Amino acid sequence: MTAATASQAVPRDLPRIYSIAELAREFGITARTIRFYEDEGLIKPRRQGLTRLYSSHDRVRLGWILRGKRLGFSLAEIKQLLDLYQVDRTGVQQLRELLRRSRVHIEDLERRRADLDQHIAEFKDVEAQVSQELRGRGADPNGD
Amino acid sequence: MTAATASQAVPRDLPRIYSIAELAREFGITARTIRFYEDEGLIKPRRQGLTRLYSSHDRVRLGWILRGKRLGFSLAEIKQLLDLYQVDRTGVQQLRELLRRSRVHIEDLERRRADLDQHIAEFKDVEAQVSQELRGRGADPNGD
DNA sequence: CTTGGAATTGACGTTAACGTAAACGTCAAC
DNA sequence: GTTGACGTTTACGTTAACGTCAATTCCAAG
Repeated sequence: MTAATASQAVPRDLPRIYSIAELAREFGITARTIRFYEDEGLIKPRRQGLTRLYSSHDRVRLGWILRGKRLGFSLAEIKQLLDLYQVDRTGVQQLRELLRRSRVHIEDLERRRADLDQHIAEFKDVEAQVSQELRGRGADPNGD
Repeated sequence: MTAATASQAVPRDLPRIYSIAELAREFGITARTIRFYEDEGLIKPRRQGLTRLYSSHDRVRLGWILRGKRLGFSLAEIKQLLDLYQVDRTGVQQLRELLRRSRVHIEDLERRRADLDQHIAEFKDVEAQVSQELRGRGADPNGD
């Protein structure tokens, strides 16, 4: 391990600049979607004239947004969560509030996780039963 | 444990009949929503004249639908999943197909779970950092 | 008998999250 | 100089998932 990477726990990707089409391709969405997220205040890329220029930070942020979407959060909720950690952390009162909200959100996420685990368990159950049934009929569950 | 419950691994609730308003209250939704789900073919309650009568089975099914929604599935997806296990399981080919789809779905769910775990980890990280910061300032993170 | 509470069926309204199309600017390539 | 790839804004269209409201029925209570 080099000295450069030794001080860097998470491997950052080189700080590039991305076009809107580039990000759209990478994340499998359209440019329209990215502009829409900007309208909604979720990302604020630099501009060079009218053209949008996205930093690595913007890219990470976009990835975060999309993961939130995959988890079923609305854009409004995602915006709140993003804003949450953007606020000033100078005062003790603000830190307490941030802590409180974080905990609330974690509880929500863990409820979701319980739902998800239950869902997975049920489907695995079905898988097991069907496999069993197939074996009972002398068929290989993994065969074609 | 009594003989009655001993043979019953999962405690079934007594087979009652529910009104639409009753179910709506219980699940925190409106009757309109339940009727809408029926229009979409997600539930098919009995009828007594025009009035809908819901069985315990219908109730479980409704709960399942709502859990699916909490997980971010669309009604169309939920319908597919419900229909999936409704199909006939007599033929080996059908069993194989069911098994295949189950596995595909389980993979999807486990991807979601990975997303969710990552999300949770990040927020716990924030919680830890903020707690640390508060302690550094001589404030109790759990105090008021 | 009528009054009130719960149910029903339309039918139209609404919000979120984009899609789609029109009209235009910019720049490098041919 | 025009063609084509990429970018822009403005604006209207669309789908999902209900909300809302009107008009009606059914039934038990007073």
